[in-house]
Amino acid sequence: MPISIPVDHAWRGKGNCLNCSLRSQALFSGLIEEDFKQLHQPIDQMVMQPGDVLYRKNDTGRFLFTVRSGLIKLVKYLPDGRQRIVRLVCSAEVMGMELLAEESYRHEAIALQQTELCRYPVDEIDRLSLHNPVLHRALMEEWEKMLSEAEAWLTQLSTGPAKRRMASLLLRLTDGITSECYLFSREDIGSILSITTETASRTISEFKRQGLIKALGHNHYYVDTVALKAIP
Amino acid sequence: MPISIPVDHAWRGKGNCLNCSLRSQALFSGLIEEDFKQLHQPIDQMVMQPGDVLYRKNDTGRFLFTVRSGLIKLVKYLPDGRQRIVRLVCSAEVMGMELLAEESYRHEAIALQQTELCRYPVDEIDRLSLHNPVLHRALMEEWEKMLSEAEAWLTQLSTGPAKRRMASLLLRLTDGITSECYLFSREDIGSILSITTETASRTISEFKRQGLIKALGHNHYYVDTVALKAIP
DNA sequence: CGCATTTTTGATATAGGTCAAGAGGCGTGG
DNA sequence: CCACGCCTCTTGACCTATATCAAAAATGCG
Repeated sequence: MPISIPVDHAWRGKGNCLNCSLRSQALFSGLIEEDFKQLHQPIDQMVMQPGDVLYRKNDTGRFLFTVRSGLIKLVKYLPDGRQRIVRLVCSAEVMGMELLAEESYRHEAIALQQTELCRYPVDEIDRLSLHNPVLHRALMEEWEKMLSEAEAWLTQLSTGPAKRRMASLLLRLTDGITSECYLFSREDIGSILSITTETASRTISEFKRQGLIKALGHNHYYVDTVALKAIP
Repeated sequence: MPISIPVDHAWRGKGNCLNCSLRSQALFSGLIEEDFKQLHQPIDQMVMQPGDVLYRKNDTGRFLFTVRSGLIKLVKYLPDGRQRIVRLVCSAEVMGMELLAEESYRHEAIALQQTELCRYPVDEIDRLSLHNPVLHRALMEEWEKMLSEAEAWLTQLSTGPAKRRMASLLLRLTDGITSECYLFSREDIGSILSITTETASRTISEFKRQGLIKALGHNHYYVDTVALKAIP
């Protein structure tokens, strides 16, 4: 494992929430121009490279983040020191919500791909959400989405035989339009599915042999989504 | 499996939140007399018997619930029809929070023991929390607690060997003072830990033989917490 | 007391873990 | 530009934990 040093965030430029391409899905989607004028601090953006660490467990933090593109893993460490990935944060999803209730982050957040982020000062969110019904509701929906997602993670990615779990992961990572999918290290796959790197590797190899997936490049596959859904 | 019919809730009497014995931990803990006067509807209480169904998935609902005593299981059904228990709700914990973001419940909620509940009209919570900073924060903390708990469920109860998972479950259910624990059916234990009923039964038998737990009555055990924590 | 259900126990099968070796990529430095 | 070395990935052989199938024992209920 290469050692990654937390990037001293190159937060460049102001985000432009009103004209954001993710606007319809993002946390601030319901806010209007008037609301943005009330912000005391700018919304900043940055880009992370694979392996970069955004924050670590117990880091005191003042920002929530939205992923604009790319993929972030949220990692927990088990008593025996092994890592377990408890969530993948992808486009239009929010991380760091724990700061609304606590002062520090609960995970280690590491980029799996090149990732663009926006960051929001948690104080502003807190302040605005107390009187802005739209943001208030957006927060409730965000919490509910995360909780619901956590349960899906449990039932789909951590239950049943390895092939079924791997299929669920692939389906989750596959682009709905092109049926293409970018994978990452076998070790990371293992700590998502609670299987060993060897089993992860074997399962992927078997899927290749059976024609369920076809390599298009390094960790880049074409995925037969219909066939994967049919795996018992 | 006996068929359980949703009880037509015998909601008797008004709850008295200001003098509630759970007050320091409950959702409404921060509210003052003035706030309660603003409630348009009373807070009601009820008692459920083991096997009673509080609500089902997709039921439209207007209430959140707090468990005062007892234990509720929240169940999801897997594609293959088998059940998976995704959360246990015990004393002072809240369920039904999904109604703050959606109109219907996401689980089936079934009592495992005799259980006392309070119910809160979700509209009132929604309305009050938009301007009451204390309740607003209590909600954020409740969401965060549930999410954090969902991750613990994943890492402690769904990862690792069956003995370790069973030990974690027992420790979770054991009363800190008396080291006593009330268990439930092997089938339910299985669908918490993602193991078969047979493995659940065998594991418990082995714990008994090793003196890690001692039967005190029907599904009632004394638990050697120190020894259980030491299981690898 | 007798039947139905749940729990326990046993025998066997198998998926996945473990340990170990080899193959393939990729960056670094000559 | 090539060669070496370091990773990660793959594959193989073996072993163990848990699932599966089946039957007996225990428990609770009418």
